Amino acid sequence: MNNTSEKTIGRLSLYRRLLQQLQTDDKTNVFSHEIARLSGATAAQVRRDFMAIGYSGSSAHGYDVKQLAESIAGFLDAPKSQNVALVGVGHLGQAILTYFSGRRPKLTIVAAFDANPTKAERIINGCRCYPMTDFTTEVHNQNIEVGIITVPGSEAQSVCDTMVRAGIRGIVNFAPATLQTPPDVHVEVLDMAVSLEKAAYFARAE
Amino acid sequence: MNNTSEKTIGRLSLYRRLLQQLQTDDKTNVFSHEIARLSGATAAQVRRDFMAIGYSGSSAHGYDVKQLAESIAGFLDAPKSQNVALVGVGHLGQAILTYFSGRRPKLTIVAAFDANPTKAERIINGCRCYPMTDFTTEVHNQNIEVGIITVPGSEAQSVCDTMVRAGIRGIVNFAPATLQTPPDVHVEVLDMAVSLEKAAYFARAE
DNA sequence: TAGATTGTTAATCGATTAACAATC
DNA sequence: TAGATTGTTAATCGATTAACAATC
Repeated sequence: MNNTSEKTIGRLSLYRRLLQQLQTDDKTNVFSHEIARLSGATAAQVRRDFMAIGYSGSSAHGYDVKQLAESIAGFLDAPKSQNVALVGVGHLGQAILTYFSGRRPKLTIVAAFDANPTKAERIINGCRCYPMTDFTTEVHNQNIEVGIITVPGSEAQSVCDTMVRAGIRGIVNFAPATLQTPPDVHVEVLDMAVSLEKAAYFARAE
Repeated sequence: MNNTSEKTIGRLSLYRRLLQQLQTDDKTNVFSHEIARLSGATAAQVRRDFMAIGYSGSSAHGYDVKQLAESIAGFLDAPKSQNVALVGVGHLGQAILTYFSGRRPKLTIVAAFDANPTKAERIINGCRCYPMTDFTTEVHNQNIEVGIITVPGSEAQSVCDTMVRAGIRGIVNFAPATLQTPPDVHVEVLDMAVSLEKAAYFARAE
């Protein structure tokens, strides 16, 4: 669609969260260095990221909080809302369903799936659970574009393959497994084991 | 301690996982391009990462799986085991306690904490829960070096400050908040909301 | 105006990639 | 030996940083 870098997309998502806080604080203007301090980015990165989405500030007042938030939303959000499916209704899957329940109106987990049919036919935080055999049908019926994988590592690649065959092009993977996907499928890796090991390493290394 | 890059540390953790799988498959030797394919890294990255930890292969048989696994473990793991504390015994916190239970003997979540005292005095998957008021005491008593934050975003910075004051230098943050820390504290960010937004963006952008 | 901030260009830095010699 | 792989060095690439002009 365009060539905005992956890092910029991630930071824009962070900036939007900060701006929501600033809006509730009735702050109308904000400077790049303020956003930098709150987000961990540098002021130059912040300004470059805003330039990337075509939003300009003024040298007198910095950036208009409300307009900037709308500009980021217009860039990050799809024109109409996007639907998400979660596969693997274990502890972690249920925690994620709870976490995202009603959090973002444009991005909704509309269905959860599990290989174990006894976990289906439940409703968790307003999200209906289906047996995995219904996956492809529901992805098409509910126009699902994004998948979240919270199954054990041994099943992750198989679930991933099913998602890709169903047409999903964006995947968030919590499973401890490296997924093999076609180049047009984007995988976000949230590997808790790797992160914990890194934190432990740097806890004594630094 | 040394200047090995953060990316290399993360990849080494992945490689180790792959090697465990190879060992259970009774594979004794492995080439860099095999590890590359399984891990998503390039063969050159794999070789450079192994050079960084001082392990050499042979041009005839590649790398010895067992020795390589031991070499990575010797590099990533602390001489003695490291203890971890988790703060925030909600759905996500409990899922993480379950996930890490007995998974890695050198890195154990030995205590969980929650601001709500009624959540304390329980034992979840062998991990005892304490009220948050006991945090600093238990960190010192149990020699805890790493912290996991699974509280709501509004409380994350306060929890982080308490961890830093208690001497923790490695933090894994699941909360939707950017933490301000001194430069000698390493924070691993696992931001589910940001990752989901990125996946959704690239699901339509690519 | 003076001073701070934004937008733009050039320089820097780090990691990746490519090229090639050494090895089995 | 021939061929594939490892280890080493140089080139490339992308993002960050620094420098500076433009703006309010």
